[in-house]
Amino acid sequence: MVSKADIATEAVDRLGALANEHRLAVFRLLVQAGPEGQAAGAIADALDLPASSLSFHLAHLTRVGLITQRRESRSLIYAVDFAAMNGLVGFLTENCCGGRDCAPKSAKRSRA
Amino acid sequence: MVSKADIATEAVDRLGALANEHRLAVFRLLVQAGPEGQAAGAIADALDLPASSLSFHLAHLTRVGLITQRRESRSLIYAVDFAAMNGLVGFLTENCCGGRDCAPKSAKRSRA
DNA sequence: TTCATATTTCGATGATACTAGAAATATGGA
DNA sequence: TCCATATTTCTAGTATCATCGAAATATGAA
Repeated sequence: MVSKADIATEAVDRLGALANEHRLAVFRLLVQAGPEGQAAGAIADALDLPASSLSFHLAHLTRVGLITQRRESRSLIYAVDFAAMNGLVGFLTENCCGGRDCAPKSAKRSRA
Repeated sequence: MVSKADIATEAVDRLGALANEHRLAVFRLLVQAGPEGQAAGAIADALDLPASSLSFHLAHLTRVGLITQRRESRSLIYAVDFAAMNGLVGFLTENCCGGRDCAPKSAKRSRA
């Protein structure tokens, strides 16, 4: 069983993972990439990050469960775990918005 | 005008503010307290934190705009800025969920 | 004024996090 | 087997963050 405290700890960890310029950029890029995901090299190119720095951030996001990793030949493909992100947004909505409609209308769907 | 980059930076700052055990606990307590807010001393008692440590965390949350401060006689009252929290959840929903219904049904309202 | 309460600011310390080059590992092709 | 590609792990240096006692500030009451 997962205790309430564990859930809060998990939320803290995941918030911390997103609370970084580069990791948030990586995550947003992977959201756009969808379930297919994107190879580490492609991400490094897109965001102009040194490979070792990117690897550090990818490991962080993976460790907290926000993204997944799979190998495809020589490449390692990273993809968003949408269920995990659902969980995080759900936690914030339930615990940090006090039933005050925290996912506003304007956020309803505005895909590019 | 507020640029897209600024909005992302603001999101990073606010995520970072919530990405700490004590600050998240403070924030959740203030959500429960509602618009009335709660005095620093009462928060310190409730969460069993040294005054100076709490003050540090309250300052952080205030700096990023997630809570507000007002004086009431000798007490400083802190309260959640629900609009700011709306904005953060909206940002996550719009940018980090890819239209994949990130505020799930189960989060619709389950007040204690 | 003087005192008590409420809270912050200061300061020093320890802990974590970020960065990025260099070396190591994994995979596939010639 | 040997080489190139893709990526990670190692390492060390720097920077940022958290903690909390002590001192300072603000407010109100006697």
